[in-house]
Amino acid sequence: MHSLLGNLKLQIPEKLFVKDPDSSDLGKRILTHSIILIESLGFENFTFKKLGLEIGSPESTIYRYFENKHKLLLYLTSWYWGWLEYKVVFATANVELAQRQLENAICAICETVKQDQNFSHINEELLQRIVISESSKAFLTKEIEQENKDGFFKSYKNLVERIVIIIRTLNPNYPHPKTLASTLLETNHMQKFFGSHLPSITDIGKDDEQVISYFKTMTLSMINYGK
Amino acid sequence: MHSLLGNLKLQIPEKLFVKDPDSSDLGKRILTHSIILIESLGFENFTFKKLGLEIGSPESTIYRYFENKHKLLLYLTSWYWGWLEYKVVFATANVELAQRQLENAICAICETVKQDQNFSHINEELLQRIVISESSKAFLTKEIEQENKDGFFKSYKNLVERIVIIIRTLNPNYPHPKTLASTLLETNHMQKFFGSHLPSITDIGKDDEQVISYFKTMTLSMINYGK
DNA sequence: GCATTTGTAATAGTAAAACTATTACTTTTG
DNA sequence: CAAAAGTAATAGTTTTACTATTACAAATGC
Repeated sequence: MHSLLGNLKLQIPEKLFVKDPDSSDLGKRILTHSIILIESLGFENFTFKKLGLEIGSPESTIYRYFENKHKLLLYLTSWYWGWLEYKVVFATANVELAQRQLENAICAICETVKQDQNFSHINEELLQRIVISESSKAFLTKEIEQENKDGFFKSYKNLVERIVIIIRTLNPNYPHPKTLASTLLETNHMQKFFGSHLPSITDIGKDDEQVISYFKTMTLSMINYGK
Repeated sequence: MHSLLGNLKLQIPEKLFVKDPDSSDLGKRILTHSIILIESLGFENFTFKKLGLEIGSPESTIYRYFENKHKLLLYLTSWYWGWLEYKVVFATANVELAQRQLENAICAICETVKQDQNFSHINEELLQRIVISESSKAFLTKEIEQENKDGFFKSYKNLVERIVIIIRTLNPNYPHPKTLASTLLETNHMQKFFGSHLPSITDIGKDDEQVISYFKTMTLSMINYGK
């Protein structure tokens, strides 16, 4: 995808930040370097102190933008899901055949990211690795119900809804479109993680084509099963 | 399942503990109460200090059994996967038809646990809830490669292998048996978690029958697709 | 039978992480 | 150009995760 859309800005739930990091240079530096640091250290080992050191500011400054590192992770994952929804919309626009739409959506979801020039301070390639390894930690908490009420998972739910619409077009009687859509998103990441770190429990290697063909078979065989 | 098997002891990777918690009363109390506490507080809020308070021992005593809370979580999840493998083996024993074996395995995997009397100091019902909400945190770390070498994920891999064998019996040419098996295990938990906490992204409610029928359709339609 | 070793647990720490209060400086705006 | 608002640095506190040391009890050896 080229930078046709210029300065596109993604909508992120307001309560996720104290001050919008997209509104200042320092905020953008925080985003850029938090992605680099979380990807390299892992979320557990990542601290605001280390981030402050990286950008040459004290940790207290980072607290001006994000209440804690959990909300920063929620911000980054929300950004990713919003960006992926935009990719899916783009990949399915002007496509007549619903089956073709689904195939294109699967490709958009599963393809390993290369730098997207539309958002220059966000490295989407690194961000995708973070989402694969860390995003589930953002919702597997005791606070999920409250955070859901606060709209923290809106981006994810929007993306699921997009895929559900395509599935419903293909077969309005298929009973589990939401389960299939959320499974698609989660399984894609999980299998990529296993492929990289626990290869003995997956058949999928580093190549995107394998996951894509697995999901095309899965979705189509399930949606049309007993139709 | 009744207590036909008496004092069955599950094999847990040795390096996961400093002293075998199954070898003393105190060790068993640590297991019992860590399950209760992790389930009620969530893994992030769980500390050895709180556990010590619960069992009336100082936290240092718990370090005699487990190096840190991460290894305790790995111990508990290993125990769970070992126990589930034993349930799967039990459910598929003496079943002739491979398709029937797979169906029984799916039921054993997906059914919500009620207390199993074979292991009196472990509350399997609570432990299953822990595995649903917390188990992925045990492998989504930067240390996964080393921990895999140390055998920490042996129980999980054994269980995947059991399911793979059944799938291969059904269709030796199916190209993704491992992916299907690990997806089955992970998706089961994920969909149950979504059903409880983010119901808008799943069609599955609190009833086990729905997940079970989803998986039976999924596995059978995929395994036989284009056969 | 008593000394030695081994097992077990309590006290009292340390280091780092997570987060906050206060102050100072800088920019905006009425 | 003064008041208000925005921004960042210093210097904290509290909590968590983990450790070193000591004390006591049980088992073992000669």
